[in-house]
Amino acid sequence: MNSIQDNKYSQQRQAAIGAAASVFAAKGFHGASTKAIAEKLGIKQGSLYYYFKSKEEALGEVCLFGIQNYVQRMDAIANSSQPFEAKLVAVVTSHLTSYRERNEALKVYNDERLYLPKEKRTKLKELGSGYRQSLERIFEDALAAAILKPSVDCHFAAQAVIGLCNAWGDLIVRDPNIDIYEIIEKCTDLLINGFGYSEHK
Amino acid sequence: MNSIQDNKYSQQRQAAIGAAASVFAAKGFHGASTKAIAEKLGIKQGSLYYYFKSKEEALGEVCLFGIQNYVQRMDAIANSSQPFEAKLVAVVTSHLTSYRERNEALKVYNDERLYLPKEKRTKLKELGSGYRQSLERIFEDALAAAILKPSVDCHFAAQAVIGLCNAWGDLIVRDPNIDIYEIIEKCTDLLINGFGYSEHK
DNA sequence: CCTTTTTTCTATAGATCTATAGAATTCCTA
DNA sequence: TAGGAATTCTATAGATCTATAGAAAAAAGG
Repeated sequence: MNSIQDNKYSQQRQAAIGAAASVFAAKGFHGASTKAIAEKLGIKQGSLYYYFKSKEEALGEVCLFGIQNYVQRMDAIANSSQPFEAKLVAVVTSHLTSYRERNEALKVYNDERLYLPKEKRTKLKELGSGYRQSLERIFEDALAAAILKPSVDCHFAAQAVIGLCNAWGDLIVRDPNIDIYEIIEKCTDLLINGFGYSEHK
Repeated sequence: MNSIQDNKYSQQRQAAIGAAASVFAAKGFHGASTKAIAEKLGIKQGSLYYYFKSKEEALGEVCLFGIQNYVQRMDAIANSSQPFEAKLVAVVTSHLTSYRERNEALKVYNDERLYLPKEKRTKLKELGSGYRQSLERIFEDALAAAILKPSVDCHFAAQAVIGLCNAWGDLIVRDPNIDIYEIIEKCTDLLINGFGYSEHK
């Protein structure tokens, strides 16, 4: 049957995407050779082209894989009915956890996607800005509910959360001993309360 | 005279470093060809080797240039006798301003330094962690002076500041219309006060 | 067990890239 | 303006690297 074969094919293809992610993450898109990717898969260089039309297509697949379920999770959080603080914790948790789970592909998405041709890049960009907009909406709702200071700029806030998470995500990828949950707690505390005493405000 | 010649040479060499920075920033180390760098300088590919022993040496020089005065400024701030908040503002200002001034080289330092051979990489790493430690010390002093919440983790705080600044630095490099001083204000406000109301603490 | 489909391999064309060597040119200075 | 130093050029060796074509091997199915 078709479905079984497709399934098997996509399993192997998924492995190929994983191998590509690993090499792209380590060497960058241009520094990674198709030979190195094939070797990681246990096949010869030329055979890789059974799975990808080009090296560029492989990059596209890796980036897509890297950001996909990360965006899905954000949507789920944004559409849920938790209170603001819980949502914020969930966002940070989801973001950092994504790094640990599929660190390589997400790193590739962040660092190498600009080498994709314009068309694919804009497609991925839509996904990425959907992520940011969902996050922005979480802040807007909290602002409307007077949970945040009226001076908060929601666009800035969303970028700050993403920037903070990406920065820690990078450190998490490099050092597997970092305690994610400690980071999550400290990040959310920073975002809500800052480092200063209340009296100083 | 030697000094005049050296001066002229180093001017030209500085231009070569700038051209390399520009191409490395746009294409990444492996994606940048020596031909492209030479073209940007207005010379032929082979002539570039009058200034650099290898492409790798060029990367090293660019990274060094990118981080150098950025570290010097941090030292000046850390050793000054300003109050904590002023220091924090100065750090964020210095960091973001560095991005705007020598954006390309600093971006290359952040994104491409891992492709340097181990020896040079550790040398640069020392500069980088010197930066982080100075920043950490600023937080430690403020903690000792009870200006910060006792729960603040200074190592985390320093990384958070750097991460936040780098994230915004990236956006600043991409979009020259961003108002840096607005970002500086919002960043420091976030770091000290967070996004939440005081009552919620 | 034979046929068909899927997957991998070998071999290679064609392009590109780094680094070097030695010639040519430009620039300075006495 | 002649001689020496600094800078750039040309040409190329040698090592990649991507992508393709067609043969071979492995797997699936009746």
